[in-house]
Amino acid sequence: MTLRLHNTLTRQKEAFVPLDPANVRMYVCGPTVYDRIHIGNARPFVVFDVLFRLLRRQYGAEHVKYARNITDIDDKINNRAKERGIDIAALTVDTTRTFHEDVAALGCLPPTFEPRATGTIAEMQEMIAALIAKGYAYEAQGHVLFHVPAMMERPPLPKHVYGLLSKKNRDDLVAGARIDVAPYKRDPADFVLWKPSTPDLPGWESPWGTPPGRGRPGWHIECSAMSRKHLGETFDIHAGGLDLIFPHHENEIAQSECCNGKPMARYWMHNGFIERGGEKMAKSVGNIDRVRDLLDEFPGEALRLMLLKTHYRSPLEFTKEGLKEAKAQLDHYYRALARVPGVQPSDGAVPISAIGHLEDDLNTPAAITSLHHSAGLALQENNPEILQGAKGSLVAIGGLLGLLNSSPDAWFRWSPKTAASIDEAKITSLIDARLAARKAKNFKEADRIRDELARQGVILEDGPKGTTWRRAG
RNA sequence: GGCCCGGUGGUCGAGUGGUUAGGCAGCGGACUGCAAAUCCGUCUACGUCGGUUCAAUUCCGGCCCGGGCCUCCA
Repeated sequence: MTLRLHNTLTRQKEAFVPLDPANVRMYVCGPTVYDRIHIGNARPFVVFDVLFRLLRRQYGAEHVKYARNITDIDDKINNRAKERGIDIAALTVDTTRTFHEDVAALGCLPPTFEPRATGTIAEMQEMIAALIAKGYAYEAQGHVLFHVPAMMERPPLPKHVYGLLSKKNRDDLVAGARIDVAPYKRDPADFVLWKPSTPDLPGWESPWGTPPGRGRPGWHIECSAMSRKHLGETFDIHAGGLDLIFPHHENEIAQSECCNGKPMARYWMHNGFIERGGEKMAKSVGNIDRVRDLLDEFPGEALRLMLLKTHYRSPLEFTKEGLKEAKAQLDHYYRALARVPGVQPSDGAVPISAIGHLEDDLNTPAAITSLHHSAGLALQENNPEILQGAKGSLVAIGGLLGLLNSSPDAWFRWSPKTAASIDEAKITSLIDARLAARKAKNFKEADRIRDELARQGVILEDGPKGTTWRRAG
């Protein structure tokens, strides 16, 4: 079976064939670093991390180039810094650091390239100048704007008119426009490539404006410049959230293709929203849950599994119940792992069925079924060889999904930040006391101790090899 | 208004033109001093109205409902 991916350009699953048969290049739109990410923001980073892992497995780790940008120049950043009375650079550096913490906790591998917008200004200016030279952009009142009608009249490639990705035509957009059109726009659909900057805002010397002066880039041009710099004029996969299809990705295509005269990306992938209360999770709606806050209550792997239990293109209703379920499911898997010590990920093969499911447009929910199957086998089987194989499979699928990276011991000793903490020495001594009571058939006392530990978030399990304990999630 | 995407059993959630998804919860049982964990059994659905077909939850069309984009947004 070969990899098939849903392409937003055609709204169909297509066989994935990279431009260069031996090397794959993918780009995922990264965060604008003005605030910590919420679980909805995290979804694309996790699902496309699974794609990254799958591609690395198939093409070899060194043959997959993955770029994920950091947008560190933006009006939201400027406003937030002003509100908080802090330096813009301090805000972006700090938010970038916490972003890295959050995605690492979610088990995401670092991308090959992580360009910052402020480190790519020269490349943006170069593209803007080329667009002006080719007649696709114009200067007005210190701004440089992309002229949508120019692309309609002179498509850079056959049929590559504006609206290719979002299936919107210019007239629909103008008719449905909900905001006032800036007076300097020649056409209501035109969008900003470069805008003037005031002395109190970040800016870079530019040839534009009368007289020429400091300015800063529009949002869309960043990704066009960063992807071209690291992945080339045409690359394989461009991914992000559903809400980026329009205008962001549509505009990226317009800029990049008019500038380069080549297709930008061959496969466009978009993940569905996380919802809360039946509505899209968004800062503007006010129904967000920050990753940082959730990590106080649940291990990162539980968040990751929760995200992967739903297919990436479907909407996902976020609930704490769902997270608890994911945590309990992982408890089950770690129990299976605990039965066979010393098995390495390389000892097992990923079951063919799990690969097949992932190759079918990242069907993670179906792949997780294999995880459950292997765990069940590992828990029941007594034949050492089958047992090893089952555990090997479990770890191998887990590795592909970015799960089961912990040791069972560490996993079961994890406790929420909010929980009362009782130290391990105390736990052990109470278990010994209970054991003595049980030996003396004083079950009332034994149960009292067990209840006491339960109140402190410690659950006991009496087994043939003695009593073990774990912290309740 | 235009354009997209969905509606699956108590719940979450895959998938398929004719054969069991799976998980969780529930119920019954085994195990246990009692639990916990584990195991066995059990619960059978595809919004609605038509059409195509020998056969549709699966394909086509209408309708209803929900979500999204058209403005910043993962």
